Amino acid sequence: MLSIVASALEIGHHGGVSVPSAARTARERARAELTREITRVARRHLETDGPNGLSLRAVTRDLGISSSAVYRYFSSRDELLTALIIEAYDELGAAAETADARVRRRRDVGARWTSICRATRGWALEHRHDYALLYGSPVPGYAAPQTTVEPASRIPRLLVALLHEAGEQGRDPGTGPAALAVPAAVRRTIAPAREFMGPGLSDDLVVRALMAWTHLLGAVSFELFGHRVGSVADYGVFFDHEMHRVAVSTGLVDPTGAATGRPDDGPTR
Amino acid sequence: MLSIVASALEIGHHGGVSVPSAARTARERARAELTREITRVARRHLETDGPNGLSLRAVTRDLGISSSAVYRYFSSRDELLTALIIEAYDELGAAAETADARVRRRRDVGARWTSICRATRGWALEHRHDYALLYGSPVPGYAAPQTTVEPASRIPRLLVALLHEAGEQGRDPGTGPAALAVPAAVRRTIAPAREFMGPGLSDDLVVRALMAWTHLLGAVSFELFGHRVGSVADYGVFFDHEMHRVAVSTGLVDPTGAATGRPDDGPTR
DNA sequence: TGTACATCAGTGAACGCGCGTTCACTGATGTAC
DNA sequence: TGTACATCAGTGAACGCGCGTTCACTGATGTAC
Repeated sequence: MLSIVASALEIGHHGGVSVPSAARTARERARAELTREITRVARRHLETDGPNGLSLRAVTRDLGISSSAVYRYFSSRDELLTALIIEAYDELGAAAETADARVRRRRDVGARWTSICRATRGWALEHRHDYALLYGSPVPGYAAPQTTVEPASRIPRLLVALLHEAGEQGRDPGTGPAALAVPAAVRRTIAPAREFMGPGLSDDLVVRALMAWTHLLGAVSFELFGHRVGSVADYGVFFDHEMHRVAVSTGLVDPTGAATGRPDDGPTR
Repeated sequence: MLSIVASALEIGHHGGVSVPSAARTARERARAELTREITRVARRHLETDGPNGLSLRAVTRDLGISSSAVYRYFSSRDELLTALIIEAYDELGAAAETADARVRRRRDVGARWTSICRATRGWALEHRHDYALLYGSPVPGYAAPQTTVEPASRIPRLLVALLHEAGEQGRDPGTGPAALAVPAAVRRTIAPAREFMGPGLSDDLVVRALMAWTHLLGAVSFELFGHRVGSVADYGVFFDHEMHRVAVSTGLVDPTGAATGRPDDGPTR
């Protein structure tokens, strides 16, 4: 009955010497596999029913196990949801990191930004419901635990790297002639962000970075949630242009877009 | 049993002469009242259970009527959902329109933009779940009918008015020295938006306007859905500053913010 | 104004269905000696 | 290597609950003459 697709699994070495490997590994492997099977099926169910409609019983039915068996793996529905969220954040983060890493010219922050944006949108389009779980409406009655914070910050961390690279290249708009004033109250309120981003960035750039991050996900959400239906024909074309402009106003790219970071160096959709 | 709060109700005159007013109105009034009661209670339920968890039976229980009675008013759960969506769009739109109308100096597009943004955020904060229904994750299995389109465009229409006012004041950035190029492919893809906005605006401004709209809702969603938790301390302060910057880059306000549209002329939260 | 008929609102029982979680249990896997 | 025991995975019945929608019905409201 168990429709487990036996797939290669890298179980860690647990770091110790005294691990009775062979034997334990058999049981543990089965456990890890079924755990993955459960989240896999659960994510599929997310697509048709949304997070609220996610039913443990339906998942177990698909897997051919009894409804009570899930409780060996997840102590409650909420815990399963948390696992799905973390998995999705990690996948999205990995997609963005890979996209960034693929850009050869590391100093070309514009190209890296473009690559990250496209990877984000691309993953979101391919995993609409996982994306909605992360950036859509909060699930009623569910509060994401602290464990989701770290995986959620993978893309932001990438962006911080770009900001510092840009800063080192003298591209911090806050230090240039087009700098925008940051009132004291605003400076105070962005203190947590500044903390996260590390020293060396102007207040102006911190604000611009927060806005870039907001705009990136705002644009993806807008498209996915259907709010661009009557106003834009080709979402991909518009997104690329839009993100190019965001890059310009964040100082990652020259307004002319001359040599770097132009959004026309790759497939659009 | 019926816990109907008898509230004043303006039923239209139906336009004709031959309306047997007095009699029909009694029945119709009751109908209109209970209809409103149902949506009112349904919206309250939205707060605790979300759109998927919205239960017709629970609503009727609260109203003290039998579960089958709703079907005299809404032919299905989806139809009730549609009513809620339209109601919410209309409320939000009205809030923004009122906020706009309250600005005395009509030529001060910056002030009007600020006012509209604050009204949008304010309404969203007061009606988090209605907001999520409009701009959060799509409801699985539900497709919003055409009837929601018109009420959804009330704020966009306000913004279009601002754009034209700004254009007439010679504030269209697309016609100035800081104009950004709009590639042909992008120009083509924004045709529907251009259609909606009417003639007289540069391509550059159309793009900026779409981005402003995206950013406005992106910022509100980000805050409401918890994605600013670790990065910004006072959401209202940051939002005001952020929207000021959006206004600047849309040409609604001078970078200096000298005379107009500064976000510090009203309560912040 | 008064009566006969038509319309409509609301009822309550029923259909067929699904859910999360608990619990005592069987049988397989793993461990210590 | 072989046996006795401990751990763990999975079962199936049960608890108590909720859902959307249909349908034949009663009784009130509205209409035409």
